[in-house]
Amino acid sequence: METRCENCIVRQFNSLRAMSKEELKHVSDSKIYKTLKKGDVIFEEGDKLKGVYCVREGVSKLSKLSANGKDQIVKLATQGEVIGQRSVIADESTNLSAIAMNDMEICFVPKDSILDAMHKNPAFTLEVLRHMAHDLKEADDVIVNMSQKSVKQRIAEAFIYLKNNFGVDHKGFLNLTLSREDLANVVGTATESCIRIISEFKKEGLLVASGKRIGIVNEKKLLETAQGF
Amino acid sequence: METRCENCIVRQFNSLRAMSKEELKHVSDSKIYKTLKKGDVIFEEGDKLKGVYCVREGVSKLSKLSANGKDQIVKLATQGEVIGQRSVIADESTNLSAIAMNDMEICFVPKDSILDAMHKNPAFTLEVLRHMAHDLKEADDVIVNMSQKSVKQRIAEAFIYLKNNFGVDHKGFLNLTLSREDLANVVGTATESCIRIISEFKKEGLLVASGKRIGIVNEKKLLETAQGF
DNA sequence: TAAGAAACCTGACATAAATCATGTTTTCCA
DNA sequence: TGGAAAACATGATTTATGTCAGGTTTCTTA
Repeated sequence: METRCENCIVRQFNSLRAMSKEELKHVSDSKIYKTLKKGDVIFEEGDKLKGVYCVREGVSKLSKLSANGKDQIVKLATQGEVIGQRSVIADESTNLSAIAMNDMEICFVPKDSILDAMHKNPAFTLEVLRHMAHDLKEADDVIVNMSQKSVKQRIAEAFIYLKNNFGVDHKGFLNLTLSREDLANVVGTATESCIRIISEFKKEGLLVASGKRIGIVNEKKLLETAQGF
Repeated sequence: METRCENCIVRQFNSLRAMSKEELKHVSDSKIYKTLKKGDVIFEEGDKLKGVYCVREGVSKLSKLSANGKDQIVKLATQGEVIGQRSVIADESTNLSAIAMNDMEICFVPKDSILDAMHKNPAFTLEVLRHMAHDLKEADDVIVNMSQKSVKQRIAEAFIYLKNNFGVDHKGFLNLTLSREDLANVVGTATESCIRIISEFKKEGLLVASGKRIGIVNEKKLLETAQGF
């Protein structure tokens, strides 16, 4: 397995691609490759991060636990994404926990490597900035959706999001399989409500399920549902 | 009135402070000073921005209108803040509208001035990045609050936010006076629910009102309410 | 300063969604 | 491979919040 950043394909998808050969070499030398099992914790709410994590394989959820035990998933990070950036850049402790949704491969990159590159390479900083601007826009959209859309609309939207971002397999099932509970935590609702609405969607012929796997049957109608008919 | 960026005090509060004298001079020469009346539109959802706006005086709401006519306020931008950055940096059209909450003074800075500086001055880019990282954290927190806290908790929190960010006058009234409708749009609820809860808070001795002006009487208890007792 | 328009307020009612309770199916692993 | 645990499912009930409807007060401006 190739662990040199210079040759790592996932780099193409994140801001590291704006680094010079030299910088990349430095990052590669200082990074630590790790494998994780489903459920493993990458970092927890309140941690002071000593670096960022580049996702090579698998998916991690970024979430925040509330007093009453519910946790809200704010983002799903997948191959090519870098997590923990925000915290490292702002030099604050994280407000989110990162947990592996399935088996993962990640590279830990110490913050110095990142900050050094930022001080020296405007193109790299700018690239990170662009990514963050994009994330911020998405976050704003989520805020609006949370307050203006019904649970049913948000669940419909979540399935479309999953299809667009993680794709489907040869049989048409979503590549990323979330438990009903995780999905509920993404859209911010109770697990039972989530289950109920999925059942409804199955009855209406919008979705099919085979065990945990879910496939979108009628994307057009699902999209209409997400938008409120 | 002083309109040279080099001498503008609001600059101290935003990322422009990381600019060199030269860059600042260039920005100052290319900027356009504007005054706005309450209710004036700075830009609207979907607009392609040709630059950013630096707030010298007054407050602007950044909000998004939904199909059913409700609009969700995502951020209140005040003196020293720069709005429209996200859109300019990511080179996308805005997802938000910006409207003056009261009489305002703003400076429009063309995007080229900003982007030029970013390509040349890593310190400036980094400063912008830090601001954006902070905004992103706040946005994540809002998402979590929206899904995990009750309307009453969110309203209590909003008042504390208003006090911390805009301060109080000599009589203890909040400097920034929001209509009940605007406040409802900040916390994502119906205007009537917002009014009802404010009345409740008044009865419980947490708040006082004199006309539109609102003062926090018992901040400790208000904070406890925000956190769910 | 009078009148019309906003903004504010409150009650009654409707409803989406949470919660509770209980049962079934699937998954896991000893 | 059998038994426990986790995930899924669904009905009954409660609750928070939205909606509608009718007021009053406060602002605005002609």
